[in-house]
Amino acid sequence: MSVLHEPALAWYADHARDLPWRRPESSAWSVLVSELMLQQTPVARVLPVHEAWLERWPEPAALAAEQPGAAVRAWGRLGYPRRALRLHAAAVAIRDRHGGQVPDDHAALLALPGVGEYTAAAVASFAFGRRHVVLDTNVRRVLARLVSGVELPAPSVTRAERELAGGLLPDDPGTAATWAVAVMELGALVCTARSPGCARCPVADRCAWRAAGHPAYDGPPRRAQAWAGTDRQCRGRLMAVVRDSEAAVPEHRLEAVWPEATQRDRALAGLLADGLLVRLPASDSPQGPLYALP
DNA sequence: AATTCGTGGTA
DNA sequence: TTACCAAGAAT
Repeated sequence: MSVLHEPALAWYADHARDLPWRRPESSAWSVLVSELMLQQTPVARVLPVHEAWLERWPEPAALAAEQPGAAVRAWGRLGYPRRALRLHAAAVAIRDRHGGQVPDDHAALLALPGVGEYTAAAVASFAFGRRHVVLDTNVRRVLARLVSGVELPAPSVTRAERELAGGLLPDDPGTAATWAVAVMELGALVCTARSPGCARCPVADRCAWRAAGHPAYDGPPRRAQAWAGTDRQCRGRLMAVVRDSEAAVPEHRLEAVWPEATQRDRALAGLLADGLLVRLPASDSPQGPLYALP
């Protein structure tokens, strides 16, 4: 074990958070659900939703038996509600193609809706102890600092990063899986984006970025995520109205939360195209068409 | 390859 | 207050 692995693994053994999807008794389904929810969403907001989700749908087949809209409603305000649709579709695929069991190999996981390179590696590694390069935003930042000596990684994953991470991966699958989650945890708790806690870092004495005097980020500027007035804000408002209503919603209630018609119509069309909403026939309502979850 | 896609906490 | 950030995926 190297001068990096030993202190990092020891630190993880002492400081790892007790997260529901990390417990020995937690299922691969619990891990998969957590990974979908954690895509671009902080742990603190995922915790209560994940707990309720596993309580209601303890296995993939239970979710697969529901309408997609049930998943969207239970998703609540986690954001990016297409992930709820994808998780439901993944549950259907697991029921139909994998006998109701979450697949344990990377290729089969990658074929599931909503599962990309990172999530496939994470589930294979964390739920099944397989040896994979798990490259998320935390790992990328830790390796950028520790090894490459820069504050932040490039905007998108590079081949060099993947090779670097692969070169550091322990040979033993079980140790590799622990290493992966340990580096991720280190990035989440110590080597954070805003204020790195070098004083608490188990590998600070080996950190290239620290040795170089913490030089500031010197890469291409990342575009800020615009929000006010965007289609995403509009979509969020529209979805909130339907999600928070038990009954189907008449159009005037959507108009009330976004008066500008052109953008509202565009956002609504997008939500219908994405399958996040359905339009019910106007013949059933004197107020015109109604909108509901699928 | 660059864009799009929610939401809320924090410095 | 504004800007950044959070276990990415799909197109």
